[in-house]
Amino acid sequence: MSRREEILEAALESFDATGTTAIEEIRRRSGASVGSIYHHFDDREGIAAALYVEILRGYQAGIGRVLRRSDDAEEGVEALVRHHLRWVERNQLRARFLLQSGAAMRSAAREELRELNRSLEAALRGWIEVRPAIRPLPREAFYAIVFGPAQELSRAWLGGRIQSLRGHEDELAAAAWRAVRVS
Amino acid sequence: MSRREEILEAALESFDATGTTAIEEIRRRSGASVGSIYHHFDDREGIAAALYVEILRGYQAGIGRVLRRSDDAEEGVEALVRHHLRWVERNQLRARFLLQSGAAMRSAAREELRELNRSLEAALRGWIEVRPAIRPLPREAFYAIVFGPAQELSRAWLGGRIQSLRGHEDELAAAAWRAVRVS
Amino acid sequence: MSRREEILEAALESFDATGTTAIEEIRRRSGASVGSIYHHFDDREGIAAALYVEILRGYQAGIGRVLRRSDDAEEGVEALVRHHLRWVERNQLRARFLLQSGAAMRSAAREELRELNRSLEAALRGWIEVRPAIRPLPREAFYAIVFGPAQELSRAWLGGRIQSLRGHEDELAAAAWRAVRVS
Amino acid sequence: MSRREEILEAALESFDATGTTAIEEIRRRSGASVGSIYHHFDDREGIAAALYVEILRGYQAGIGRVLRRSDDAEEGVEALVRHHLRWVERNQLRARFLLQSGAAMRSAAREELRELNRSLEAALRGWIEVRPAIRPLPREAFYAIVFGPAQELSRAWLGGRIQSLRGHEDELAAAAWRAVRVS
DNA sequence: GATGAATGAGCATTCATTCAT
DNA sequence: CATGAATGAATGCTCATTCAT
Repeated sequence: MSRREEILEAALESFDATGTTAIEEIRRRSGASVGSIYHHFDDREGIAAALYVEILRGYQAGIGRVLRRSDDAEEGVEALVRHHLRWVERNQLRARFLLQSGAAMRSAAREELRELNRSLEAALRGWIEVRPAIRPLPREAFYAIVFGPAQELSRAWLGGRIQSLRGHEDELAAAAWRAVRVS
Repeated sequence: MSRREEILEAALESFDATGTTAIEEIRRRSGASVGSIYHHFDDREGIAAALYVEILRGYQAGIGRVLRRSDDAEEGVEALVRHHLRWVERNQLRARFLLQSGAAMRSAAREELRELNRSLEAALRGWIEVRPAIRPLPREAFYAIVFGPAQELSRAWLGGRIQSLRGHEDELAAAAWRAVRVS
Repeated sequence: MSRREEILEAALESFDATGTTAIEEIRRRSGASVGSIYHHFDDREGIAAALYVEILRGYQAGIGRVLRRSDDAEEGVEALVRHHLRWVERNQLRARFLLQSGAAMRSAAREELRELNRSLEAALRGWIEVRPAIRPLPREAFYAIVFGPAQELSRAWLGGRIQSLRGHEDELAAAAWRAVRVS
Repeated sequence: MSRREEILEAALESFDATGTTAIEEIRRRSGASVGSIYHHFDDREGIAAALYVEILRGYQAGIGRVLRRSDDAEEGVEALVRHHLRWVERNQLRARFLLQSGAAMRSAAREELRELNRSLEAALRGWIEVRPAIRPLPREAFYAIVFGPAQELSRAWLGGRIQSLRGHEDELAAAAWRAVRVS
């Protein structure tokens, strides 16, 4: 693992443990000196932005794979929901960072994030458009209806308010399909 | 407005403007001295906790009213979703505070929050149980399915990523009903 | 117990528990309001000064009684040492206050303290002068030689560094007499 | 002088001048920035603890030298008393710090202090044991009897209550010997 | 006599960032 | 590439004291 990666990893752990990414904390956890950290990143926000982008890229890559591998509309919608829940469960720290540092982020790395989101949205739209079994909905509404419940449940799980995520996979997947299918 | 209320109001504005509730900022906005602030609240977290509780209480009171006034299952579920979106739109500052400071909060005022949530959950469960048109679902799943999409859309709206909330009322309300009705 | 006494008592407990006499702490322990405390005393230092004077007066009264009741030189010197140790043991909180807040005190109540010390010194000098079995020593030296060991042991006991005070009574009393007797 | 030493020196002067070791005062006197101070020490208490340990080490080293160079029992006991008084007179600031911040200290650096005291006690005990001219006394009593008077006089001198320390050297030294010698 | 809200100076501490080596 | 000393603004909080009721 390169120094840069060690620092990002330490930032992630730091966020999980303390709720912030303080340089001093990152230093302690990564073993890198303060100077070294600043050699690899512009500033504190730069670390968070790089981490955010890296995590989001990984998450979205998974979504992309799901879309490409799903032919049937119902199967695909349900797979999206399941993938979300499984990803959160398998990437607890990353999920926490993504869900909880979202608002603060949008200033740095704005362009890179925009680009990432644009390409995912395009893929999603393309996949939906050619599947008439899916009710025509504005993009934002479709996104909220399909991912909102899983997202909400993920927050509850990350916050320790519920015990199991996988236990609700079936219900949420089925509900998402009922909500967006035609008829 | 009492000093205590002025301080809470200032904290809310401060959070909206700066993303945090810094004492100095609250002091400036409320006109109260530092000492006075600490006379009314234990510490910074105590202010946030009191504000959180007050806002949540108001939000949940609205939910309670919706339940009491809704007889028909479909009407009720849709009203819950509509109420959520309208409340967020009409209480933009309060909504932002509720949605963005949630994770940090759960340490202070824990007991009071637990109590609030317990009583709302009871009301919600009671309302659902006697309406067989609603699919039997675990409480957490039901909550996530009905409110998740509205919540996700609210976050997007508060973050400036979408322009209109009300414009999606009909779609989200209908989708929620499709997702939880028996049929 | 009058309000004034309750406040002094609370100040003593506060000093014992926290090492200082903070108004807020005194308020909590005494049940008196801040305003009431300031009604009875000029300021924070005034409370400490009044307490110091009251405690010192009690301690010195005991010394005076010992002198008056001791005829024999040896008996008297030993009784002084024993009285010191017993007083500390029976008045742990008061002793702690006397020994640990001494330096800070001398500004307030200066005159009253001077007077108290003057009259005790006079009594002590008078008692010594007419007892030729006691070696002629400068007042300060006599005082240090007789009370110094007991004082040092008291500090150690109050600080938790030794377990028993009474256990050393005989040794310290005898040592004091050997140190100041003629021949 | 290293930054660390400058800070300790400034803390000592600060304590002498104001009775406390306020960071702002240390900053002013040392020329170091706040950040630099906290770079070298954990917190305010850490500075005081380091200073206390350093001073105590110096004082005890002197006691150790006296023991090693004293063969005769009487000479040795008297030399201990004289050394104490001279050390206080020559190290006025350090003595004031040692005598007046003692109680507050024992929380930090506890282990280091314990070790220091242990080794001095061992040396003292060893020296006494092989000198039958010295009365067998419990360690605490011996310590209080020999050093107590000098300590008490030192406090009086540091507090400005008496003019001269050296003027009492002979009397206190002789009194200590009378108090602990066998016969 | 009593109450408690209000004040504001003062204090310890944190933290992002710079820079000489 | 790496190190760690140094900086100083910012921040949460304490505390003695005042004063209107």
